[in-house]
Parts: sequence; C-alpha cells; structure tokens
Amino acid sequence: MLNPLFTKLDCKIPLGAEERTALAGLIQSKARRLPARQDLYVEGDAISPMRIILDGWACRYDQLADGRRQIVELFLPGDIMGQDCQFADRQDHSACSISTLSYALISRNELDAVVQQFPAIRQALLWDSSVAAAIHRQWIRSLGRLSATQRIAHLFCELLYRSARAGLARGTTFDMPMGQRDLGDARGLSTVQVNRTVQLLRSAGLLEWRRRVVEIADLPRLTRIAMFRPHYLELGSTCELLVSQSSTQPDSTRPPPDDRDLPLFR
Amino acid sequence: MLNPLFTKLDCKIPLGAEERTALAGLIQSKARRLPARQDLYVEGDAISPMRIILDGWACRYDQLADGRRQIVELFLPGDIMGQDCQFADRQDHSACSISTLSYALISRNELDAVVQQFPAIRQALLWDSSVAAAIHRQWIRSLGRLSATQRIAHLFCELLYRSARAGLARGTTFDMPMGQRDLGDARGLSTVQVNRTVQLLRSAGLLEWRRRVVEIADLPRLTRIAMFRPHYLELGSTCELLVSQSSTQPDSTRPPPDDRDLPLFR
DNA sequence: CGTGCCGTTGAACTTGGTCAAACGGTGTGG
DNA sequence: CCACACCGTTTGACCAAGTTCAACGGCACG
Repeated sequence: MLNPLFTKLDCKIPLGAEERTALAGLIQSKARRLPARQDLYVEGDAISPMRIILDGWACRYDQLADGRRQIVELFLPGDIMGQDCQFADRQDHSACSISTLSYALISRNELDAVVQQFPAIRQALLWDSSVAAAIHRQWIRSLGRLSATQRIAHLFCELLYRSARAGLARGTTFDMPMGQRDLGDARGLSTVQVNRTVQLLRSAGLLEWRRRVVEIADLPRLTRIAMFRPHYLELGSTCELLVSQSSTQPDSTRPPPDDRDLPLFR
Repeated sequence: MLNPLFTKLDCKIPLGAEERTALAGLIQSKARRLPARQDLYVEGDAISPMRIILDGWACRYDQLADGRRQIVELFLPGDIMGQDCQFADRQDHSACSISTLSYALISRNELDAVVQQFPAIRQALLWDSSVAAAIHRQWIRSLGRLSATQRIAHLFCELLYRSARAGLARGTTFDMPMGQRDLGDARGLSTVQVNRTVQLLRSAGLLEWRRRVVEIADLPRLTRIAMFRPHYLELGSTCELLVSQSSTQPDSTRPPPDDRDLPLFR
C-alpha cells in the first residue's frame, strides 16, 4: 500500500527496513476510502491530521466567489497532504478527491515520536515538502509566463515524471483521473481552451489521452515545447530512462518537426 | 538587525532571550551587502547556504529563454532564503536583490546544532516555511484566476501585511523598492499593463505610490477588490489593527463606492 | 550635457474567455 | 430493450483582457 511513497523516497532518502516498518506502523488499519469529487475539508475548517495518499488522486483548491476555482496542488499516490498546515488553526483553502481515493490519516503525535527515533524519516519528509515547494514554483512560472499550450504540456510532463517516480507509470503511459475541467482549474484556463489545446497536442502527435490513460507519444518534443526541465523534481536515478529520453536530440534520419506552424510558443 | 525576524516570529512562536541569542549567534559579524539587481545565484549553481534578509528586498525568479522572467517568491527583511533547497544539488532557479540588500549567511551545520538545542527554533523555522507555502498557494490562485487589477491589488495587500508583520510598516504605509517591471514579473503581466493598472488604482483613490513608498489609502476597498483574506499569513495579534480596518464595512454616512465602473472584477 | 532607465501613452494585434449549442457515452427507469 | 437524462467533451461565433510595438518625457547619474 505504501509502495508509491517508498518508491518515491528511494530517489533521495532510501529508508531501511526498520524505518519502513515504523512508517507503515503509523497507518496500520486506518485506511479510508472516498468517492470522486468529495471534499476532504473546506476553507475555514479546523486543521485535520496529515494524510498519506494510498490510491487515487486528490487536490487542494481555492473556491472563488463567482464559482470558478483554482487547483493549487495535486496529490498522487505516495504524496503527503497537510505537512505544511500544522501551525494554522483554520484551513485557508479546500481539498477534494479527484478520483476514487484511498488514504490514511497520520496523527502528528505518533509521527513526532517516529521522527524522533528515526532521523532519516524526518529528512525524508523534509525532502518531500521541499520538492513540493519546487513544484509550486514551477506552477507559478507556468501560470505567469507560459501560453495555454505550454502550460498544459508542462503539467503532462510533470505528471508523467511524478507518476514514474512513484512507480505508477508504464513507460511513458500513466493514469490521469482528471477531466478537462480539472485540468483547466489547475492551469488557470477555461475548459474550452483546455479542450482545444489538448486536441492540438493530440493532432501534433505529442500525446494520446483516452479513458483516463495518457500516453506521451513524443516526450522530447513535449518537453521542449513546455520548456520542462525535470531537474526540479529531484528524480535521482529512478527515472533515468525517461530523462535521457526527454533530452534526446531529434532523430537525424528524418527532418526535425517544425513547431512553428503550431501556436505552441510564447 | 534581526528585529524583523523576531517581530515576525512573535506572531506565532515567540522566542525567549536565550533562543534569540542563539539565533543571533549564527550570524555574528557575517552580514553582507549587495547592490540592487545583482544575482545571488543563478540556475545551475551549486546550492548556497541559507540566508537571512536583514535589510532590503530580494526575490527568486525564473529566467525564460526569450528574456522574460517570472518572479516566484519575494523576500522582505526577516525572511529566510533557501530553507527548502537543502536537499537539491543544483539550484533550479535564480535569485537576485531587488533593492540594495543586506543579508547574513547561515551554515546548515551550525543551525542544526542550535535547532537540536532549542526545539522552539525548529518550530519557528517550520512555521515560517509553512507560511511561505501558503503564500505560494495564494500566488497560484492569483495568477490563475484573478484579473490584472486584482492581481496587483492582492500583491499590495500581501506586501502591506508582510511589512507590518515584520514591524516595517507605518500605519498603511510601507517601503516598496520594486519597480513596475518587477511588479509585472511577479504577477505575470507586461509592464504596460502594470502601469495602466497602477494608475487605475491610484485614480480610484485606493493607494498612492511615489518614490518607493506605498500608502494604501483605502484598505477595506482594496481588500475587497483583491478578494484578499489576510488569514493565510497567520498574523496572530500583531496586525489586528490592520485586519480590523480591512474588514470594516463601508462608511454608512456616504454612499458606498461603486466598483462596477472600474474594470476590477473578473 | 549626454545617456540610460523607468514610467507613461497610443494603436494595432493576439490570446484566451464567454456564450451557446450539439455530440456521445453511460446509467436509470419504464 | 429503448427512451431519457446527465455529464463531460467538442465546436463555432463573438468578445474582451492583456500583449506588443513604438514613441516620448522625466529624472538620476556619469
């Protein structure tokens, strides 16, 4: 159940058997399930315990008065929710499941004890939240300066690598339980624009996306279009295959694809 | 020198005299100065030690290939740079001074020792980075879903409160060493748009901004326009005066200002 | 006194948003 | 089994916010 978490942590702070057992002990027999599109908490609620995502996707979002919303963070299996909320007294945002969700609560007291005993676990959690911060910075860059096409492409890249790092990708294929509306809410775009953009990426042969499964068909080109640099995710050696693939120079046996006919830049 | 830091931390994790001395000891006689607009590091550099901002403003930014840039985080006096970079091996972004800057380096080893001895300091630093994460989320919301006017207004609100929390504001007046170009780079806008927007805010009587000094003339209205909720900054009781002011109902002796004639919403 | 940066203004242009309607799969009830 | 409703996706036409390009003014600085 915790494999995605362990696989991810192995990128940077590999844990020993003892430490894994200690971490797993925190969540024994406490797994919970939730249907898709259900709130975990809403703005103004008291702070809830931390959660580890076991299966499915979730997100933090901000609800605007006029009904629109902005997703500010995505959680995949192995991600930890609420690490950075321990000091607040009220939630300043909401959170909901994207797909059917399975997660475990973690009491802060128990975690403190474990962290005290196993410094590597503290390090691992700190590392995880520092990567989360790096992702936040990339989202800001993406929303602030990239075109709709680049924003969407960038998110697909991010999600492929995050899935791969959690051991959830098959080659360049991964599960994508978000709909186009969610995608727009994450990238600050309307669903109409998301739809047109996705079709553009599809027709350009960059990716396929059917029935909640995405296959990145041309990772090097998608990476280039999105100006995506996987470095910030600190993948370690886990995804070397993907990284080397994404930086592959265009095949010299055929002419490089001309991106200029597509509204991909700026 | 460390007053902005202590004033800020007093909002949530007040430190005793011993702890303050220990923190101050980390930076003794190591203060450094830098002119405005100088890089502290650039993308690809090795990770540098953490820094405490003593005076002036700095930022993290992302440089795009075509010359545009996106500021992803602002640092005011009392802010700590680089807490979340300790695990990476290379910087995934750049950082530069905005105004003339005075800062101190902090070696991680020394800090670890101090944190070991004074758990409250660890808590204080964790709290600080959790507020930084909340600010990141608000930036994402702002860039994703707010209009140019709202984005700028929101940033002015944020900066007023952050200045106040560090003991650097005088009423609703604070120093703003950024230029309009920087403001655009922080909000994902062109300088032309920033200029027009600032003039709009000025002519609506919401703020004044001359010679690097901003005075928020109508905080309640600016707050409303920006949909700004100060809660996420976890101000504690430090800025109660400001907070109560910002939520003041419009003066009933005169008609409420009509925002509809201004392109402020959406 | 020139030079350069920053702020300001105008005009043409582009991207993406809004509105509205049609399409297609899926689950439900008759 | 079919009719229907519902939800997410798709498409078109129009609109608006913000960008780009270009030029000009003021102020600081060498």
